[in-house]
Parts: sequence; structure tokens; C-alpha cells
Amino acid sequence: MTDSSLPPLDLSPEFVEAARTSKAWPFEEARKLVKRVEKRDPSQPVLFETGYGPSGLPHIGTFGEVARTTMVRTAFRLLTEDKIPTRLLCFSDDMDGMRKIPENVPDRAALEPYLQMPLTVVPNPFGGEHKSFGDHNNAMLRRFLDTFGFDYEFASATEYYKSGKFDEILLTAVAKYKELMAVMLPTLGEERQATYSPFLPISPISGRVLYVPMKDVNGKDGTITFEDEDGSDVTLPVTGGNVKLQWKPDFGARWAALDVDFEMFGKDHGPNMPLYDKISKVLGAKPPEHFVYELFLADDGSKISKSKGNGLSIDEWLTYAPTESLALYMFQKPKTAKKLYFEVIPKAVDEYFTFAQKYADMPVEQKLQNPAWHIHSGAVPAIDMPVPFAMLLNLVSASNAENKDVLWAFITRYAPGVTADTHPHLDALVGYAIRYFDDFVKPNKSFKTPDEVELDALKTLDVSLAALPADADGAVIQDAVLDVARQIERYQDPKKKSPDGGPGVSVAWFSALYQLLLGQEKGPRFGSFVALYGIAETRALIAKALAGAHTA
RNA sequence: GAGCCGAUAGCUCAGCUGGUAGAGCAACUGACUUUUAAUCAGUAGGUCCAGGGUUCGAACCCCUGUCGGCUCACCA
Repeated sequence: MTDSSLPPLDLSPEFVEAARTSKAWPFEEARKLVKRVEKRDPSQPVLFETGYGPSGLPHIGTFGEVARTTMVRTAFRLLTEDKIPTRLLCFSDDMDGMRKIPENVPDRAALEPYLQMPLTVVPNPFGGEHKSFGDHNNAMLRRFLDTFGFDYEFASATEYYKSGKFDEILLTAVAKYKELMAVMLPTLGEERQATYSPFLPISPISGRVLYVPMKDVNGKDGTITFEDEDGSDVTLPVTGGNVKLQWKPDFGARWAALDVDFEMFGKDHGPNMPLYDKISKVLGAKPPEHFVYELFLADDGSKISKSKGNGLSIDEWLTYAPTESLALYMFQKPKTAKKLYFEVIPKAVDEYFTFAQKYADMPVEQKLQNPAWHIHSGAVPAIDMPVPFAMLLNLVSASNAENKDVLWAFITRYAPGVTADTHPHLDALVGYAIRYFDDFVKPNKSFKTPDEVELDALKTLDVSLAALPADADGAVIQDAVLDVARQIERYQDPKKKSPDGGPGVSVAWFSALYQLLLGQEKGPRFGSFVALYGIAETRALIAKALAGAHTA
């Protein structure tokens, strides 16, 4: 991944000008960055970082963090007319010890001997090409990010530690051990204070990451001395991957070592921010600009927890809606706790397409406020979306559309000239709508078991449909359906009149059809439904109802 | 206990730099349908949490309070 894969940005003067005062939050953040680097050598890249704890799978928060960071990055590029290079580093803490065995791995017992060892030492429980569990998770992360086309560079903590990229900062940390401790100790409880160490040696004996007190810290030699697992004192150089830093110092040290300019994180890190900053300063760096975003809540306002299974996973979202809709959700109000549950999806989808459609006609100031600009890193595609997603979801259940063709038939009727070929984005939404139908509408269908009268009625209807030409239109079919009901007392309605003056047909007839054939209380206009759905297919529904197959 | 966020129509939320309150859904009415879905047109609905301040003017800015939520206090 290089800069060249970033989309080109419209850098015309009115855009740059508008960016300077734009209220959109990515610009607010980016302006802080501009100030930060204005006196700096402009050839030095501005580094954006996101962190990743590799003990779990990438999730919706991972997406949000990278997407939002990219939005700030794009805003920064526009503000600086793309004259200052930018990088986005996704840093994986894969040298952390495996503190517990994840739930979602095969043969958990096999991992037991590797507890507390760096994740890049733990064998990969999934087997396959990746050497370690850490490598596997890293690969998952990269595949995940690549799916969305993010521009980023991947970094592995293990690689950075072992290759010596952190040696200099580690030596500084040893030299400033006392200052580091002075920062850390007041934040800890008494018990923890007694054993705390910013350095976590990797035991040469067991290979585990040790949380042990330091017996000696030698700034001159760059070594630490501690009691290893067999009780003997061991002295190790802090460099070369022998020792890693404990979480909080690790954060600050990484910032200092890499000259990170910007990093955002969730509210759970918020209170630690000043601490990270202090560490970073002790180690001689200017801490990056940061941005604290809110966490998501489940629909009842409780926090999302994977074990509870509340809330919504990224897979669930992307099963029913395009990525852009999720990106929109991430763009909107990053600082307020938003509820994340299924019902927000259709709204996000429709809003996204509305924003994307309006984009071209907006004045520049509004373009930069338009979420679509941020979602697409400035390159907003031209989109025509004649049918809202919310309508598709209604339509899909109203029309019993089990496949795209049926749904498309209804759509083309509603919006003549609109087809899958002319509107590929809509076609994608149609696909999502069908999944929604399969997963939410279908399972909730409840078919009525036909009684005597209904059995007879269905048989008659079947015969009558069979007599129609295959290409009969909706009106003809509707008449045939009504004719069937006219002969049945239950479905006669004296208040209405048939064309020949006899009693009309009651709505009960159609309700019965929906309940018997579609498993729904309500349904489409029956004649036009059959025309679109197919006479043969409708007769198949009837056959099923007659056989009692629906209720089984 | 500390920090952050929120409180606007029945529900979910918009309200950008202060200028007579908006949308979607729900409700109701009607149109199209010889009857049913979608659709379309329309109607109704709000002391903008409370109190004070700044202002010609506050949902918006400042202060105080009330209520709700989340995060952190061990670990990443």
C-alpha cells in the first residue's frame, strides 16, 4: 500500500478555501493537525495510527476506527492541498501475552501450554499457512481492511520489537526509568505499586511475558534484572525483543518512537490519555493529537458485549446493507453514544444514497459537510437511486418476492425504465432486500390451515387459474379470482355489487388467500401479484396449501 | 468517586455560524383499486428537562440543578 492508491482529491481553490472553515468534524480534527505540523519540514510524512489488539477478530469498532481516521486523513490532505505526505499505520499488538484462550478457536485445550506467551509464539489453532495465532489474526485484520479498500500500512509489534525499531526508545525508557515510574505509580493501587514495572521481560526459560518487579534497571547498559520463573535472577538487554513494554508505557513509547501525529480511540481509553501523553513526553516526544469517540450501545441502551450477543456485528450489518451505509453511521456523531441495532440500517442506507445523490448539485461548503465526501475520500460516485431501501423492504414482504426477478418485476412496474442493468446500485439493494426477506420475513410467516370451505375454494381457484393463458394480465386474473369467490357464500358481501348485479366479494376472501398462501395477514393486489409471480408458481403455492405443506 | 455524552412530536432522531420548531416511522383522512399491499396527497401532534443569565431576539451561548446512559478505578 502506498500513497498512490489513495484516490485523487479535488484540490481546486474553492475546496481548499471551504475546508478551512468547514464544520464537519474531520476538518475540525485535521485543522489541529495542520497547526501541529505547520512549522515542520513538509517532506516529513504525517503519521496516523490505529491500534489493534490481536487477541480477537476484527469487529465493527475496528472498521469504525480505521474509517474515521481515514476521514481525518482525507480532510488533512485537502487542507494542505496534498502537499504533505500522509501515512496510516495499523499497528497490531501481537507481542502481547495471550492472557486467556479465546472462545472461538478449535481445540482450546491445545493452547493451554501457551498461555501468557506472545501471540506470535502461540501456534495457530486454525492451522493453515500462518505460523502463529498472532500471524493468523494479523492476516484476518489485513484481509478485513483490504475488503474495504482502506489505504494503510500494517505494522506488527513483534516485528518492530525484534528488528530493533524500538531499541532506541527502549534504551531511553531504561535511562528514564525513574521518571516513568513517577508517572505511573501514582495512578496505581497500593498492591500494584509494589510490583509494577513498565518493562515486561520475555522469560528466556518459559517464553512467557512476565509481570514481575524489577530488581535492577541499568540505564548505562540498557539492561534489566528480574527473577525468572525458576527463581533465578536474570539480566536481559531491553533491546532486540527481549523485553516489551507494559500497556500504558507501550502506548506512549510507540508514539514517541514512530513520531505518531494522530491517533483516535474509544472512550474506554479516554482517562488514560493524559498518562500516555506524559509517558510520551518523558521519552522526548510531542504526543499526537487525539480524538476520543463514543462506544456503541445496544438498542436498550446497554453496552454491547460479544458474549451477550446484543447489538449488531459488522457481519450482520454487511449482510443486509452496503458498506457505505456503515461508513455513514461511523461518520455521524462520533462523540455521542449511538444505538446499534438492526432498525438503524435501512435509515443509514437511504440517507447515504440521498447524500450521494445530492452531492453533485451542492455548493462547495455543503459538499464538504456531505458525509458522502468523507465516506468516499472526496471521490463521490454519481448514483441514481430511484427507489429507497425502506420501500424495498416493505415491498419485498408485500410482494412475497423470494428472488430478485420477482422483486425487480414489481420495481419496474413502479419505476418504468429502471432495471438491474441501468441501476446496479439498486440491484445490490434488491439483493439485500431478498436476504432480509429470507431471514426476517420468511421465518415469521404463519400459514393458516385450510378448513373445508377454504379447501374447496382453493381447488376451484386452481382450476380457474389453470384455464387462463400463461401470459394473462393482472386484470384478467383478478376477475378470475373474484369469480371464484362469488360462488362461495362465505366470501359474498351484500354491500358490494358484482358487475352483473349480484353480491360483491368480501375482503375476507383476500385475507384468506394471504393467510393460506403467503402466510401473512396482508398482501399484494392479488391479480397483479399472480401476473408478476407467475400463474404456475401461484398454483404451486395452492398445491402446497392443499397438501398442508405450509403448516408443516 | 472522577470523566464523557445525552434530554426536541407517541417512537427514533435532524436542527450547520443564535432569527417565528423539522424529517422518518406510528396515528388519522383521502386518492388509486368492483375488494387487500406497496404507492401518492393531506391532517393532526411539541412549555425544545427545569431554573437563572447574556441578547432586540436562545432549542442553540454561559451558569446551576434534575433525570438517564456510558467509561474508568484489576487487565488490555
